[in-house]
Amino acid sequence: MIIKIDDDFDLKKIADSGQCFRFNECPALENGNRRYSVSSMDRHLFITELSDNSYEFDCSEEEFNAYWKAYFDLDLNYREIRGRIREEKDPYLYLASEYGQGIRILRQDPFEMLISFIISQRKNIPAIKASIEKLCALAGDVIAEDETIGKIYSFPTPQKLAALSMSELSGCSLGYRDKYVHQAALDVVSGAVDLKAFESLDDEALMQELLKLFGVGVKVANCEILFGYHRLDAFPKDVWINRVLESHYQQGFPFEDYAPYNGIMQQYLFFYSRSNSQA
DNA sequence: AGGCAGGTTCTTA
DNA sequence: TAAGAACCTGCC
Repeated sequence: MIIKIDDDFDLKKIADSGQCFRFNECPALENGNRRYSVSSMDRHLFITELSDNSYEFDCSEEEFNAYWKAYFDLDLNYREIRGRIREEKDPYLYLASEYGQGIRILRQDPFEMLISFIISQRKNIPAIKASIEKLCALAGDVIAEDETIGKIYSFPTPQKLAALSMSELSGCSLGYRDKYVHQAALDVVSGAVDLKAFESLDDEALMQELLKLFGVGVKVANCEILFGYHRLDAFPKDVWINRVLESHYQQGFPFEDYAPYNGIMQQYLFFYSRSNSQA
């Protein structure tokens, strides 16, 4: 189906924003339009950018309304939230938000996010993607196939992941994180960790539960809260954000100005700081 | 070649 | 309770 999206919506920036690891730009099409491959749990979607803020979603209207609309958080007005940033009061965030216009916080699956961010520690984004790709090929099912990018696999279910041997996990370049991934999968399968039930917890209680998991510290827990549970006020602090806070917010970041959307501001700051130093 | 990358755990005082 | 070392792996 083809849909016009007037709110902030930039697939390239979302793909590069570091919140998702199975969202990639495809090789260029003959007509020059950009095309993206998006995978989430056992679903897959191609999106082609057309002109005039229009997009072709390679799915039925039913599936779009049932899943992808919420996945892209299309019921929330990001332009309005971005508009709350005052240039006079917070010039650095203003700059970052102009640069990151189009970023949205996706509604992703708690289990996929938990495993993904456990893997992410002390890894760069290409390495994270490579590990997750191997994991999906090993324990996922084929959910799509494409001439240009080959087979696309689902994210492993907790059961499939828990069934992998340590040597199979090691083959996914997890390094010392293999035991964390294994234990997290076991905990979810056994019911010791009930990710669904965690939805009813408040932010603080959710944090405390996540910190009980082996291999999950404050940063990974915050990523899970923001990206896995879509609690938009969570503010993960990684090395990039810490550099920004040190150099531009020595008096502290004004969380009270942006609640309950500090997580969106975090994404602008993260995306801006990374693109600056990568150039 | 040695350091570092979206941190966390383990050890030590 | 808090700082410091160790940790897999891949890539400059």
